[in-house]
Amino acid sequence: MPTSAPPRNRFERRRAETRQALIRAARQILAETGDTSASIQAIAERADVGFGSFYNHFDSKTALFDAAVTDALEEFGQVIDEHVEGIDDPAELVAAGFRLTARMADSHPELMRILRDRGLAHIHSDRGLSPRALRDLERGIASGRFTGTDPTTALSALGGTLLSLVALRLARPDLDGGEAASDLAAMVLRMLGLSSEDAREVTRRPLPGLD
Amino acid sequence: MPTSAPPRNRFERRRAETRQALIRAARQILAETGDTSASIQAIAERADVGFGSFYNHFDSKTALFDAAVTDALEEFGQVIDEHVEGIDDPAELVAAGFRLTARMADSHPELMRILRDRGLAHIHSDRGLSPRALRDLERGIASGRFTGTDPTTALSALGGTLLSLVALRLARPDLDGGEAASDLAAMVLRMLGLSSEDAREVTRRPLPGLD
DNA sequence: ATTATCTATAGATCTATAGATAATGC
DNA sequence: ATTATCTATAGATCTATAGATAATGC
Repeated sequence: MPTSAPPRNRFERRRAETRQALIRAARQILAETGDTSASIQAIAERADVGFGSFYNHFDSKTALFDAAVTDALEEFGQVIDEHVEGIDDPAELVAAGFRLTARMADSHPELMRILRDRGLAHIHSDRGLSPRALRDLERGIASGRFTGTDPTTALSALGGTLLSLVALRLARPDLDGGEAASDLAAMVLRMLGLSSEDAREVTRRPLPGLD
Repeated sequence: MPTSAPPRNRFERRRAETRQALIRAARQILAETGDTSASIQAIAERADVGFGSFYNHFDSKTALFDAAVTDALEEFGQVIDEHVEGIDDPAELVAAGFRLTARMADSHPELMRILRDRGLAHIHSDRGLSPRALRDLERGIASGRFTGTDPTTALSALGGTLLSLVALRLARPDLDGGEAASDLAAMVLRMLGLSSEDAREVTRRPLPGLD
């Protein structure tokens, strides 16, 4: 997930692969234990990368884990983005985001654990899904679809509720995830000023699949 | 914060003090860096406790940090509990909880950082504030004050939004905390079925102080 | 010639424990 | 006599780096 230009030659490709292998290992560790005290040796071994290579890419463990969280949040944003393309109604976008997130608890469990453990501090980040969500909220408020709130407050409430859905899915896999997602999405839409009937209707619209 | 009986003699008191000093140090570390890789030596030193004493109280660092999180969440629950005593209306309890939490960002910043970083996984815990919040939600639903939701979904949304308020307060200390709290509380109340007018009114009622 | 990876290692740090010390209970 | 703390330490582990190795660019 390089912010810079894509690697052109084999050197750069291999370098990018090593870096990504380290990030992947860090993401696994974050999801499994949430504990960042694993040794660099253990991380390199898990990434199947020579120990010394670590220092070619990161100055410290903290730098690696920060990059791993960013990487995970970016991926989350991209997966959601891809699947809501073509949806215009801001309310429907919110509902789709909730329902897709619930499904990702099954399809991307590692990512969801990181989101649960680290997402809250990034709700107002200028990376990942947040800026796009903020834009959609602003659009909804401007058009009158959403009422009685300002964008910042709405983003907080929306983000917090979305993360609580993630936590609920992970803590209670026995519950029906789709139903929980629709219920929480409907509550958020009510919170954003929609009537109960409108909110309910929006959360029942058909949704494109998630691999 | 011993779950067992309070210490009776000087031995037990001193033992409890040492344990609490270790927990206090762990809480500080959680709040400052959120990183659990500090050495046991460093933790003991910060707690002003002999190094070997650590093992009289905890088997591992993980055990200590788990205890520290529990300790912090219990304290959060207790502070809120004390200040909402006498409030009967479930809607007013919700609003008071939000407003008190916003104030705690100033009065208990360490606690709030731990809540932000670790709270989400404990929303449905059977300790701390959660069981009481669940009871209040059930009461509100039974009495018809809250409509259109079940207690579990409501607890998720309420907890997530409360934590997003904590994150917002910590990330944006420039914003007016009381206003943010009232805004978010009003949104949650709307989410729980109150009209915008009722929600607004409830969040404007006078609130007992926080030391 | 350049670049990244890998192996080996010195020195620092950490964990867990053993045994000494200090304080209290009975 | 009992209990908890504290100090000292052995052995293990970790970090950061230096230098060798392997692969590609030009």
